[in-house]
Amino acid sequence: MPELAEVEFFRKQWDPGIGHVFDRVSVHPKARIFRETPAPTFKKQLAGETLEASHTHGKKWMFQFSNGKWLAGHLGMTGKLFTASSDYKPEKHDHLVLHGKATTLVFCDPRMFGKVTLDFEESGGFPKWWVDLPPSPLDSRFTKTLVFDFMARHPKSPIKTLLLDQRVFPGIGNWMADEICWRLPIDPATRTGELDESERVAIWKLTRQLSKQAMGVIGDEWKKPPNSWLFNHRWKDGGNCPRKDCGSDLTRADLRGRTTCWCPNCQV
DNA sequence: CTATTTGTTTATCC
DNA sequence: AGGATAAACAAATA
Repeated sequence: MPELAEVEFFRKQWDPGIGHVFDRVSVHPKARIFRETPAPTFKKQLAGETLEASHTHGKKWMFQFSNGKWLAGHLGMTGKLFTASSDYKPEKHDHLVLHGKATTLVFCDPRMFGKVTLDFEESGGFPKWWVDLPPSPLDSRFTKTLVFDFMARHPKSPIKTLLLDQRVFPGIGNWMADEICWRLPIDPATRTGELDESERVAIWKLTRQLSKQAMGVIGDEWKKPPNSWLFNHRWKDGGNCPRKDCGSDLTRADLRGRTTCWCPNCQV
């Protein structure tokens, strides 16, 4: 689920913990989210530290702790961050839990496609890999040239598949990629090399526009997006194209392994 | 019981 | 070498 705006929403769920010390950390030692770093390392390193600040970039989040410790992560398909009361008892899928005097911070992820990592920076600055992440669509460095060059390198990929590539479209996920194709409108299976200049410009602009809009709608309070977006119609069977004067039945099918929803009438 | 899932990484084939 | 594609990962939900 979580794409750039949802990740921003979840980041803010830990805001009540900023400025607080977390003296105890509990983990599920076998949970896949810890990947290459042993779970006890998170326990040992984070216990006693203060949460100082938080950040997001695309689908990644980063929590800055005292003594140059950085907790980064990804929510995968089903990851969630939330705050609970200080007497909260971790449940089955709560893999990483920080216990403070006033509050408990929880990372929960039933499917465990998410991950967490730990970085140490003596200097106090961001870890280098974080600084080197590709520019977000919300950043002015997300230029037309960047997008055009990437498209030129992948002329045979369907445009929707390209939009999911985090190396150039960080934060764009399945619903956003479908939304962009629908707004253009273009068939999501269109090979990128078949797009003309104006369509490629539109992809770039719509990526920026939708990223900004999603942040506004979902990033703060997770409001329901307007019915004029494809978003509200794409999940249920029998959804109809919300475009004015269309209303055709939407189609859902697999495209390179991802469920894709589009309007067969508008998107040709 | 079966089919489905808003993501990423790895393997394999070209 | 590097791009395109499918499979693997795990568990809840319908």
